[in-house]
Amino acid sequence: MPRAGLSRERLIEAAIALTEADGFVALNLAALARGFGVKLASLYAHVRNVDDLKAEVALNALRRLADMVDEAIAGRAGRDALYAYAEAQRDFALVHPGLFEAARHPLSEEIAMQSAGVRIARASRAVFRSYALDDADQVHATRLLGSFLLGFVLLERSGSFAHSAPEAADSWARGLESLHMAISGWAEKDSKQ
Amino acid sequence: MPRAGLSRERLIEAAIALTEADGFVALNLAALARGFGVKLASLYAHVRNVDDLKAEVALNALRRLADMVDEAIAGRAGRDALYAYAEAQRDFALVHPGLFEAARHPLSEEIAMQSAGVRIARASRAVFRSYALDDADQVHATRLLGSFLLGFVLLERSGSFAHSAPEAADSWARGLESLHMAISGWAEKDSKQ
DNA sequence: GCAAAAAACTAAGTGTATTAGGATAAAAAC
DNA sequence: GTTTTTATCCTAATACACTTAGTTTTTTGC
Repeated sequence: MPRAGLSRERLIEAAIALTEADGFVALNLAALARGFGVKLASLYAHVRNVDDLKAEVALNALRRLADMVDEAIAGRAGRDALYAYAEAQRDFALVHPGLFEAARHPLSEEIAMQSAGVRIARASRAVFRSYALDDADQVHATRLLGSFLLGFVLLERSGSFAHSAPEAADSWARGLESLHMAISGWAEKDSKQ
Repeated sequence: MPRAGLSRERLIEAAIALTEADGFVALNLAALARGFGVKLASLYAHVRNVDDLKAEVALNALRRLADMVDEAIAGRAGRDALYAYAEAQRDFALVHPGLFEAARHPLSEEIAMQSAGVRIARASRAVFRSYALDDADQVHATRLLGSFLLGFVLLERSGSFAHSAPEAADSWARGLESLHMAISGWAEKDSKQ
């Protein structure tokens, strides 16, 4: 029998495709092996275990999200940058729900520190530097916006917003504008030091 | 051999204990059966399947969270109520991390509609009624605060805030105060109609 | 062509979930 | 208090997913 031509890269690639198609929860080695027409145990020549593969998919998802965010905020500042940053993340979550789940997969300390996750955090800080916030307030603002983004997307995707009158999109716009106004207000105090 | 004395209620009770001890992800029928010194298959006389049990734990978690929230906001209004509502949820998540996970377990449409989840949402709307917001704005505010709460707690618990300078608690206070101020501002417009 | 390396396989063990059917302890009916 | 019935719990078997160990077989490099 000819060989399937597996490699770590091809496995990761297929894992990403599977995640996009069926969600991160559906990602498992058995399904992957079936896709390649190969026995399950054969995958272990290229991957340490399931979690190794999942971590790799998570890192890739973070990288793609970071790319979108970086591109979105490039050349923008203030309110414009905040909206671009936020919309990029929400778009990513809606277009690539599986990868969005993957991006939330818990990673080990060291791995997380070298992941594209820090690039996403850095982008947020850059946005708020353009609001003329001091260092501490950049962090506070990043956490405030990041919390809202994550929570909103999770609730929206879980259908929590589907059964009350105003559209989720309206609440999104309302929330973003409120955060923009609130955080704008921080700048005055910061510049007074 | 004497009987173990299983029942649906005792199983659910044990499942909750297991969830509190080891987290919602660690909840499974096999572990539960071991705890009762009983064979795995025996549980099926009392529970339809794993998901039946998980849903039951989720409903219980929602009920307990709703109880805490209701008690926290009782007799309060405005900023006071908002803080009580928010702190109740964050406290619950920090004290009962397993149950907090469980409360986020996806439920079917009809089940969710009759769960204590609606009580939590109703409590939030009550808080914002005391801000003198109209109906639509009560929903927007509920979504804004709910998103922030959920996102913040998830990020805090995943360690995302552990490696930047200001304490997570400071950001929490900052975020809450900002939301309070922002949403307070909505009231004027609403009363002008 | 042959030896070494790598790819894929077989085999075996572990853990969880689930169904079907049987044994029996406990409860209900008489 | 026996008998009948019910419900509890068990054994057995199946289905998947993950993992390790050891073996065959294809490539590749000399």
